[in-house]
Amino acid sequence: MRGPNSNLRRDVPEASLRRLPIYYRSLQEMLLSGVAQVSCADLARILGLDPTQVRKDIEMTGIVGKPRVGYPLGDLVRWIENFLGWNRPKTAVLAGAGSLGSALLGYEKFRSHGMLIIAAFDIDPDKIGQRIHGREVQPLMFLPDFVRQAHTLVGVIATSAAAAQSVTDLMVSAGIRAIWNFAPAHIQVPERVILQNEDLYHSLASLSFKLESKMGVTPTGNGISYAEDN
Amino acid sequence: MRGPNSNLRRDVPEASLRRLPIYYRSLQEMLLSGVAQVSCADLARILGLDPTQVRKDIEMTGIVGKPRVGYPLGDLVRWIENFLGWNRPKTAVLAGAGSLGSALLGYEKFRSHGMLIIAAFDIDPDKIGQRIHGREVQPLMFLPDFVRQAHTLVGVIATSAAAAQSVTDLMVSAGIRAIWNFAPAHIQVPERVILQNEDLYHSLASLSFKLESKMGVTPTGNGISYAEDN
DNA sequence: CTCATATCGAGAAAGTTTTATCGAGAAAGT
DNA sequence: ACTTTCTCGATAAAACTTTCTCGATATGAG
Ligand SMILES: NC(=O)c1ccc[n+]([C@@H]2O[C@H](COP(=O)([O-])OP(=O)(O)OC[C@H]3O[C@@H](n4cnc5c(N)ncnc54)[C@H](O)[C@@H]3O)[C@@H](O)[C@H]2O)c1
Ligand SMILES: NC(=O)c1ccc[n+]([C@@H]2O[C@H](COP(=O)([O-])OP(=O)(O)OC[C@H]3O[C@@H](n4cnc5c(N)ncnc54)[C@H](O)[C@@H]3O)[C@@H](O)[C@H]2O)c1
Repeated sequence: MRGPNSNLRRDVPEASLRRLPIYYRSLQEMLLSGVAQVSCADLARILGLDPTQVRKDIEMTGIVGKPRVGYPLGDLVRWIENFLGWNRPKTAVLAGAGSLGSALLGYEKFRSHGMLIIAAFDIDPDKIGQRIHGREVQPLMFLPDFVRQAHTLVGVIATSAAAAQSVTDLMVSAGIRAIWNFAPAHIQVPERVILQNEDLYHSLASLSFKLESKMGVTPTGNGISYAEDN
Repeated sequence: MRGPNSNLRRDVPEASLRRLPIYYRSLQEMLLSGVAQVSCADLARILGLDPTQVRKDIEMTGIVGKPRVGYPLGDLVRWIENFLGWNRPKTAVLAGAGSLGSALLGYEKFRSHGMLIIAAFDIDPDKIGQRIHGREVQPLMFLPDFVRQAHTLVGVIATSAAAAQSVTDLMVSAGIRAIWNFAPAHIQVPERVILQNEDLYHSLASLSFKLESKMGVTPTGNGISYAEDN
């Protein structure tokens, strides 16, 4: 009942999902350098993480290791791929062929991680008809039919923030089941749709705060004194 | 000893740092629509979060609210800005003027969040000399002198993954104290340097996994059966 | 062959984050 | 003026994540 393949995909901590790609990348580099076996302790040493944490994360994929040896490297890489779904290609459509959208369209590595952006849509007449990395930008109004015909499940939002919600709604009504949102907007989706926000401001806030903390800047220097004048 | 301005910047959960920008954005939108007062409960309703969590996050900025009223909206926005350091401009340099680097250079909103990318560097002779969004791409070897003269503390990595570590080392040796890394590489920095990784694969893994979980795909379909052949 | 050592896997403990509860105080209605 | 209602701020409880501990087992040395 609890064999290596009876992985239930339940209760996977978000934190583990964030670490698995890091392991995956390191493991692939090792693969190139000809390593055959790897232990959690090895990985932990390389990445500066806790060995137990690495083991717990890897256990989630369902792979079973051998004491004193670890895991066959090739197998481990495939188990992670399989667990994350990176070995099962998914098509995606992109809305918003601006600077960011173009960069995403040209990003070949998505393909090797199971994500194929097969079409781009925009509303700007100057953009429509342009070819960007081999795909012709289409009018946004063609998106629903395209999605239905290609059975596409993933939609990438790279429009302005103002347009994000309406484009999302259009995608969802066409059958999209997961939204990857790069616009800095709080968008709403039905329960059944996955929403993944890629918010640069998260990072920017964290970076800015930590840098100032480390450099000794206090956040008291701009004359705000709300509590005094109540 | 515990007044609104004696904010110690200690023990701030990473999760809170990630949520504050979301509040900030919503609050700014409210500001535009003329709202004057806002309560944590309001924010929580709008964003679909727990009111207590919102209150805890906002408390961290040091602002003091009034029962039954909440916070003056303008003040709250400024307290968050001040807490995150977004009202204190920081200069940054960018390495790697490719598709992503160009998009980042052209992204005006960084400026209003305290982050000014003032120069771009590359090693590709074809890139060097090009003007991208008003900044001329310079040879990477000029970076250290530039950083020292401009007293720049932040470095943005948008090079290939293979170059990320060496470019980081160059930046760090020139005095950079925070690295914002967009390359999918595990880079190492000294203790004193902040490292913020912007890893698309985190999101991709999460999206892919959740989509498949929701759509009922089991990760057992690719014939891996490592445990059998031991 | 036996022993020492390293690692897995599982469960317990510790730490952190999120959610619930409660008293106090400010505003609005009676 | 009094009561009701809502929200802040603080504390407590619950849930989750990370770290620690331990027994089992495979490998390599003696
Ligand atoms: N450029 C960056 O580095 C960067 C970084 C992080 C986030 N972002 C965000 O990504 C989004 C795109 O950024 P960008 O720099 O590419 O901007 P951009 O202005 O270059 O591109 C936006 C594109 O979206 C299109 N668009 C607008 N409304 C649309 C609609 N309703 N349907 C379809 N297309 C529509 C526009 O025509 C344009 O082509 C923005 O929300 C931005 O905040 C950008
Ligand atoms: N394009 C995307 O959508 C995207 C998304 C996420 C992450 N990334 C990552 O961002 C990085 C850049 O991506 P890109 O699509 O812009 O690639 P790109 O090839 O267009 O640009 C890379 C640039 O870096 C320069 N470069 C290489 N080595 C350098 C060095 N040692 N010093 C200075 N510059 C150097 C190259 O000359 C080139 O101009 C990559 O690591 C990529 O994996 C890209």
